Amino acid sequence: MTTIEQGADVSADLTHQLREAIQDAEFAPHQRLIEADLSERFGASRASVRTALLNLANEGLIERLPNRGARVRAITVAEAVEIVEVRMELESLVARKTAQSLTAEDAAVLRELRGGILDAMHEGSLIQYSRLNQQLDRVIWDASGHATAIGLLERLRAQSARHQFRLSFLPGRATLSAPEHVAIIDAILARDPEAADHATRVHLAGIIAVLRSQE
Amino acid sequence: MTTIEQGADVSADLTHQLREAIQDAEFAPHQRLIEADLSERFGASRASVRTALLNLANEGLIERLPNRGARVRAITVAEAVEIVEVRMELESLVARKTAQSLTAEDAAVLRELRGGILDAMHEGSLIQYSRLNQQLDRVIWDASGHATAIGLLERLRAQSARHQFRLSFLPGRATLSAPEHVAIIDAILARDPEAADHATRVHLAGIIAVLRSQE
DNA sequence: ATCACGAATATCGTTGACAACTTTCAGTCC
DNA sequence: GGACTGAAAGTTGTCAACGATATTCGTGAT
Repeated sequence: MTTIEQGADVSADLTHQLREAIQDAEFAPHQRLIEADLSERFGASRASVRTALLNLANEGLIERLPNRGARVRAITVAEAVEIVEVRMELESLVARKTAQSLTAEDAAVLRELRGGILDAMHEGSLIQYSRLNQQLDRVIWDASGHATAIGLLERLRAQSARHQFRLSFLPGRATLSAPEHVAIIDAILARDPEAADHATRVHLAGIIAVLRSQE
Repeated sequence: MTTIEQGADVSADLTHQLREAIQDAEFAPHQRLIEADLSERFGASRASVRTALLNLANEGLIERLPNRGARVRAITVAEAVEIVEVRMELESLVARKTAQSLTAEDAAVLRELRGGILDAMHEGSLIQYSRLNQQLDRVIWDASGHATAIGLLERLRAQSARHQFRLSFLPGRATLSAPEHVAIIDAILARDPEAADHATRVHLAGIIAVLRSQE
């Protein structure tokens, strides 16, 4: 009665904590994740850790070798490129959908983000810019109403979060990609599905090019 | 040393059995899957059943409500359409990739499948036709070498297996879709990525149309 | 008759212990 | 010294029992 602890749901919580820990690079790629250790560190039972690891394995953030435990999955540049290639297909799909069925509210949100992105670019505030980009993706995704595509995109984003994050802070990257984002927004605001598709592909093609040049 | 029993791996096995049972409609959509029952039926511990259910939930075959158990996920027509929409993007991607990097061996396999599909169509052997189509997809996917897209496609196929299966047996469906499959094969054999992309989209657009007409 | 309440049941979530598997390392033989 | 053997340690996989949560059903009051 004192604290209502609405569905503490230990394992779901643990999944979240572990995911963040991996994405924040607290665990290095290829590092082994030993159930007993995690159990102690997070104060949960080994069974809860186990289900959390199962979840993360299915999200593609870790690898689980039978009888040999789990380790953080290392994403190579080639894999990162593959992920963006798939994102290009899926994001262009949701961009089309959103352009087709844009509501007035979503349009208003997009116009606001448009201004914010331009401001952040001019001010050179990379953190703010990165944050707004994520918000933009989220708005476009949700507005599409395409649950299937959204689910897969979320999974892909989780997998390549670190790569994605690093890219934002490459010198000159923001001033290059901001116009691309604005182009996507404008195409959607114009309710032009083909233009939205094209602008999205152009933007992600740019990301692929940068990824390839990285290594 | 008598029997080497290479890694019996109860839970992995159970995952497989349960997946097949769901896809074969032994469990109806929305049917509750009670851990204790499954445990008895398959002669495994409840913990093993539990991890199997976790796996299937992450594959999207079942839903798990906190503290309320698991049930077979019912895929609505709208969801089935969404799945095919995503497949259209991903399969056209792998078709392009395969057309670009086709090996002589894969080309031979494709030519053989081409003949088999035409034969099955003429003989009206729907089961054989359905089987060959699955083989065809598998060959095109694997030849693409695009692990990321393949992984997502496998997940989607598992989810919509039943819908997909039913479609094959609609009257006249085979004679309509066989030429579409042949067109895909020919485009890939011609090493023409854009044609392969187009043929794939045409084929899946046909499936979407049939799905929509279903209900 | 209907609704609210609470006990009883059904089922899931968690725990600790045990079994099986893998890896490591010391000892032995060549 | 190097390769093989086998024991020991480390780790995961499985199990049965316990505790927590949701659902059902009966009872009584309005």
